[in-house]
Amino acid sequence: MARYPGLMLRVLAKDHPAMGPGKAQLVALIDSTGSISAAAREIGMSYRRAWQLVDALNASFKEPVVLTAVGGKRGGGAVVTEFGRDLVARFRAMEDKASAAIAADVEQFTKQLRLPPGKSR
Amino acid sequence: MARYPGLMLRVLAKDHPAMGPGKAQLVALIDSTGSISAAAREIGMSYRRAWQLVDALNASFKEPVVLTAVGGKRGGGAVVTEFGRDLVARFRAMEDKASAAIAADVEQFTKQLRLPPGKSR
DNA sequence: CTTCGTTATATTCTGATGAGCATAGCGAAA
DNA sequence: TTTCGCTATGCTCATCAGAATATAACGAAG
Repeated sequence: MARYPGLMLRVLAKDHPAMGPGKAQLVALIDSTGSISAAAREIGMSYRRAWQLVDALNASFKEPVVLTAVGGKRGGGAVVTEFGRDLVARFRAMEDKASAAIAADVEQFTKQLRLPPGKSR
Repeated sequence: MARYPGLMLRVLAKDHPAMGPGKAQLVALIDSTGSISAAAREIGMSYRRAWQLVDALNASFKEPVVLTAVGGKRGGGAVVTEFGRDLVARFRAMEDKASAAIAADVEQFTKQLRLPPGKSR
């Protein structure tokens, strides 16, 4: 899930994570599958949890991130709004920038890590 | 605890956090107080937890981050190694760099957040 | 040799978090 | 009007993290 080795970035809203690697991946998958449940299935996440994340996203931002439709052709579906697509793109761009900005430091860190048996946290 | 508004950075070792804002703060306080328990008290953290974090830090890195002494004058104490001090300094520098690199994006994000009643996650 | 504050652990309790069902409702298409 | 797959949401249970508590050991200082 971490797209960058040795780095995790989160955008916070009043110290609670509003956007992170997990949500970004989920939204991207909803975008490509057109369904919350299909996206959840791909990640191995329960539909429940995926829906909760989507709900949190829509509640966190002024504009909707994912629009859903119930019933009808194929039972319904979900589409990512232009705003949502942009959100994910921008978040990933932020990951890129941050990663590039501290790449050298990260490498130095990882060199000093004891990987073998080392637990963490 | 988040030193940067709207941003949280973590350095991962095999997808487990090896260094983050919390540990950095703890080590810094151990450095200034000379004691794990005193540092824990200041943050309002249980000694147990603080000790666990220190233990994890020492286990994560090849070199020790905090050295401890038991008994003796004032009951013992803990000192941050030069390596540990450097580790914290470098982590904070990374926070600075990353924050600066994406400051504009973060601001745009926060503008689009619904703060009032909005829950998050 | 007693006191004192700290490190170092084990044990237990409890709250939060997510997983896992279960179920209802929906609407296009057959 | 029946079927189908998906959204939507409630409820329970297991699991885990952290808090709280308890104790042991230690060694300088008095």
